[in-house]
Amino acid sequence: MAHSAGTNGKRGRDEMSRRGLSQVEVALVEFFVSLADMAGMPKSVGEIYGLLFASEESLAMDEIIARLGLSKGSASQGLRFLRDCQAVRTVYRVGDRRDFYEPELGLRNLAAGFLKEKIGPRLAEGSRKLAQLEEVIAKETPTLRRVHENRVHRIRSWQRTGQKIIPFALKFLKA
Amino acid sequence: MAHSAGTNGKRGRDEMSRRGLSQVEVALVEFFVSLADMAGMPKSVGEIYGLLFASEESLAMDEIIARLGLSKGSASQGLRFLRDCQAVRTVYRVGDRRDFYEPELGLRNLAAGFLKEKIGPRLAEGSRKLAQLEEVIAKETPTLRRVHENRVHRIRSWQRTGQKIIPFALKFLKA
DNA sequence: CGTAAAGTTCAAATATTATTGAACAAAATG
DNA sequence: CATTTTGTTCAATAATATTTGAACTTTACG
Repeated sequence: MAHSAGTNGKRGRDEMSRRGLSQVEVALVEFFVSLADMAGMPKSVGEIYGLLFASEESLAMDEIIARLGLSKGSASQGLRFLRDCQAVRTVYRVGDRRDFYEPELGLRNLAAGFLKEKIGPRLAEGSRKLAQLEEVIAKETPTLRRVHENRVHRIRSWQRTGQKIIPFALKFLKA
Repeated sequence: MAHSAGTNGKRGRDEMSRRGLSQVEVALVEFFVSLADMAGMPKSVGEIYGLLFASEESLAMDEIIARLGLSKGSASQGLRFLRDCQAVRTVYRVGDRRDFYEPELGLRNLAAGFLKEKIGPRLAEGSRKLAQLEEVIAKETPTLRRVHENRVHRIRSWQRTGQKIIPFALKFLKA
C-alpha cells in the first residue's frame, strides 16, 4: 500500500481531508479528476493537476505524494504526462534540489499541448492507414471500387474539415 | 464463447477475413475502432459503426453479430450507444421484422450527437459542482477566499470560452 | 391465445488499464 | 568518492471497463 494513514487502498474525500487538503482543494481535485476521465487520462493525472491548480505556490513531487497519498511511481508518471502535454512547468527554488511544479493556466496552451501530444499522433496514424487503404481499393474491380472509394473519400473530407477547424479553434482560444 | 469458428476469444484481422469481411471492410473497421478508442468508446462500438460505414446496404443486428463475431449483448448495447448519439439510424424493410441499421455520414450530425449525448451532461455536472464550490468559498476568510476565487474564476472563463466555441465549430461543420 | 423471432438486461467472466513499490539510476552534497 | 537525496522504471498487483450468454421481455404472426 502506498501510504500509511488509510485503512484501505481507496483515496476518497474523507482521506483527503485527513491529509490536510481543504474542502476547496478536495473539490478542485475532484473536478479535474472528472475532466481527466472525460479526456481519457488516468485519475492520478487529474489529481495532480487539480492539486497544483488549487495550490497558490508550486509543489515538489514529494509534497504531491504526501498530500494526495499516491505512490512515487504514479506521481512520477503523472507528472511526466503533464509535462509532455505542457500542462505543468517546473520552476526552480534556490537552495532546493527538488523540481517544483506549477500548472499551466491558459486554456489555449492546455488545449494545444493536449492536441499536439495526444491527439495529433493518432490522427497521423489514421491518415497513414487510410493511404494504405486507398492502395488496396485501387486494385479492386470497378464496381466494388466505386462503393469503397466513395466511403474513403467521405473520411478524407472529414479530415480536411478537421484540419481547418483545429487551428481556427486554437486561435479563438488565444484570449 | 460468442461464436463457433474461432479458437480463442480474440477477434483479430485473420478471423475477420475468415468471416467474409473484405480487406477494405477489415481496414475500415480497424480505422473506426481506433477512432472509438480515441473518443473513449468501447471497441465494439467502433467495430459496429465501421462495419455499417463500409457496408453499402443497411444491416440487421444478427448480420452484424455474424460478420463481426461479437455477442448479442455487445451488439445490442453498441447499437443502443450509436442510436443514442444519432450515429446510426434504423431503416425499415418490407416483409422483415428486424430493425436494419445505416450509419450517419454527416460529420456535423455525428459531432453534434456525440457532444449532446456524451459530453454535454458531463459539462453540466461540472458546472453544478463549481456552483457548489463557489458557495463554500464564499464562507472562507478573506485571505483564503481571494486565492480560491481567482482559481474558480479561471475555470468559469474556460467554460465561457468553450460555450462560445462549440456552436461555432458545429456551424463550421455544416458544409 | 400459443409460439417463435427479435431484442434487452445484467451478473459473471474476461480483458484492459492504472497503480504500486522495490530496485535502479542520476546528481548533488559534504 | 561515499552518501544521501531525488527521481525513474517496470514487473506484479489492483482496479476498472468491456464482453459474454443465459434468462427475460416484447412484439408479430398464424
